[in-house]
Amino acid sequence: MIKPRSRRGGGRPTIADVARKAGVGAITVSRALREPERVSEDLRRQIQAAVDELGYLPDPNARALASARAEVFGVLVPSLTNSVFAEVLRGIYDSLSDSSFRIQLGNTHYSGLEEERLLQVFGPQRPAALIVAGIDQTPTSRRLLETAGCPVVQVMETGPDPVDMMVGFSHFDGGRAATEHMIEMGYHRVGFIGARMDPRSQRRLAGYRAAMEAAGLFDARLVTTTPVPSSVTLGRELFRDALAKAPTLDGVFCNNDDIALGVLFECHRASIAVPKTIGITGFNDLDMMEVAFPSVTSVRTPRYEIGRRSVAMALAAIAGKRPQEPVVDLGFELKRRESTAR
Amino acid sequence: MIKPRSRRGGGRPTIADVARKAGVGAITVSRALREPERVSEDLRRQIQAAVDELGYLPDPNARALASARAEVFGVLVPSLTNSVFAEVLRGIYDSLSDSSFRIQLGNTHYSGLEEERLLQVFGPQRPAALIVAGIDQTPTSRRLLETAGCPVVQVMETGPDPVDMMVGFSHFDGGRAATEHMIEMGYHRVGFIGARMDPRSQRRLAGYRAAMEAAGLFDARLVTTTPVPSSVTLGRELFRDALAKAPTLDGVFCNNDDIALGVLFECHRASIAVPKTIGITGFNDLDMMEVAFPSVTSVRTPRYEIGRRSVAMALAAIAGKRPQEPVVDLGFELKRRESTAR
DNA sequence: GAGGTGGATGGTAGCGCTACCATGACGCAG
DNA sequence: CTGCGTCATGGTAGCGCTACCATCCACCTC
Repeated sequence: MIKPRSRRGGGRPTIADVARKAGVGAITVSRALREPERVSEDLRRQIQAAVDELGYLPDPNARALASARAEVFGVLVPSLTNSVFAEVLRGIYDSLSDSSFRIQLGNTHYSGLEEERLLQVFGPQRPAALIVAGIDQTPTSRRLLETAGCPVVQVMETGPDPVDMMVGFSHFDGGRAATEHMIEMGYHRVGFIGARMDPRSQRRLAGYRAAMEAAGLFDARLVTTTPVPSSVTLGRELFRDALAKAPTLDGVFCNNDDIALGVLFECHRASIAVPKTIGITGFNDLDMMEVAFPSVTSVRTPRYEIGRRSVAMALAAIAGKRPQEPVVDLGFELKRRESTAR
Repeated sequence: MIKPRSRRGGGRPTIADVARKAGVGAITVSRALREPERVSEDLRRQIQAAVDELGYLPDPNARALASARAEVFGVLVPSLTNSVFAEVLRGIYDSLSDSSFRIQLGNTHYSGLEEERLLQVFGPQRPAALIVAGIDQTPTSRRLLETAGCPVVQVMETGPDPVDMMVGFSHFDGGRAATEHMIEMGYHRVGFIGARMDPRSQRRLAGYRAAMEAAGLFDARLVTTTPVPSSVTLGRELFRDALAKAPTLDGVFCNNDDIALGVLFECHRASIAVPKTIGITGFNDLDMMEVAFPSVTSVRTPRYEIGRRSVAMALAAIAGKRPQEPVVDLGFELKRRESTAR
């Protein structure tokens, strides 16, 4: 006889089917799956056998509705193609892959408004945690995060006044360290070249400025920025602009490695000697910077580790074990290479 | 008097609250939101007012449970940091951002087993559509896709026998076109350098081989591959290996642009003239290939467009308007540049 | 031996929404 | 004027799960 299946269910086994087969109550099956230690070993085995035989998989939607909590991490990044965020995402992903949490992705396109919209969309779903890039949320976004009712980790940067938790490093210090290094290596007309100029880039610029001013070398004409999205192509163009504006330029600290690579290629093309005539420093230290010719000095940032750490903190908070220190600074490392070895 | 709120609900307004405020039945609210044309304009306005006033947002979990369909696109890619897939993902994301569909991400790490596991996890959720990279699913994965009960789009490649729909291009043809170009430009000892060697890379290699054989130039010693994940660093190392193995090498067709860049940098470092002594062709045509010095010939692949198209096809299928032709070949374009201009 | 305690198990009542099936009003053909 | 489709609206009954509370059964304490 055919079991009368309801109109909607696709015929998948439900928790009631498992319970029937195992000869226990549905709630015991639910517990055996979620808190095995609260069920006697005997029943646990019986239930597991029934689960295996039926190929039962719990319906995450029903679970989310009943428990008012979805097993979902909402992740908001400003860009999917910027390899910096791709690596953060990879770190998040890898740390979550052997849990039952799913990842729901949001791309803010560097827009505060878009971030607000996405938080509005993510909220009603009651995610288990939210991981958002950056610390410069709009007041609305901040309120949405505060009232989300789940752990929130702001990543990529550290700063005062976290919504909940933070993992990152100081972009200001990174920019300053890179610039100080160049000054130390004998570059005195060091330019800053930056694209996109999101808040993190702004802080790298501030670090650059602080270092230059401390050395009495700051000159506004050395700074070349644009709100246009960053690319290697753009790096080349900005470098040309920078040279036109400040012909005595003897080095550049670039916003990021894409820009630095563009500068490097343009130097090759224009037969400008690196590091002799122009020194180059990048930011992030992508894989290729070490291989480039000449190899390019860059500020190594712990992107993958930021992803992993953010998940670890969120999971701890979910488990009720909030970390003592809600703000974690993972630092950075200046990689000195040929492009600044004058 | 305080309305008695249940233990679980976080106090968010529900559809019943909206219905009460608008003086209609809950089901009418539901309809007004999902199929506005089926509700009279009068009520529609009233309901909208109530929604706005209460700040009502439907609970996606309840919706998914009741309708046995989640507004989620499951997306499976083999890597998050490979910029090729990042761009596909961006295309998918951009095409979905003004719909109410959410994106749930899966990273298969180029593993068929992992892909199976992820499909198992995605299935019970009843996603609205699945987009998976590649056409070489395991039999188990294939069955999971066929029984998913939603549109499925295989992306990045075209081939016979789609599970449902496909968007991509021929990697074999791409590899062949690149190789033929090099032969035409006078390179006769053209090597193949490949890392990772996933199925798509294998087909590029097959295309290379076909072109070399057709010209009577194939020599197994010209082929250098490794299962190790691709990187610029690895490109340099593989190129060294290739040169050691075949000192008369006069050109290389690289598996992808990262490898090509590694080769280019190594040529600079070892003072090997490009394109005179060694010609270089890459694959994918990342932004930087045009800017590199010398600029690098590459096969431009429509990655972003693949993402967009896959979503368009899936949305059409959801709306019941399946495309006539389930397999879409978006082609590729060989970009001839300085690195092969002998 | 009465009463207490704690651990294992189960029943019931939702979670917030939508599928399904009325219901009632209206227009129109006969 | 009757009968019947058509359209807008609503009521009811779940979707598959879990929170909450009750129950039951050792096992103990005094």
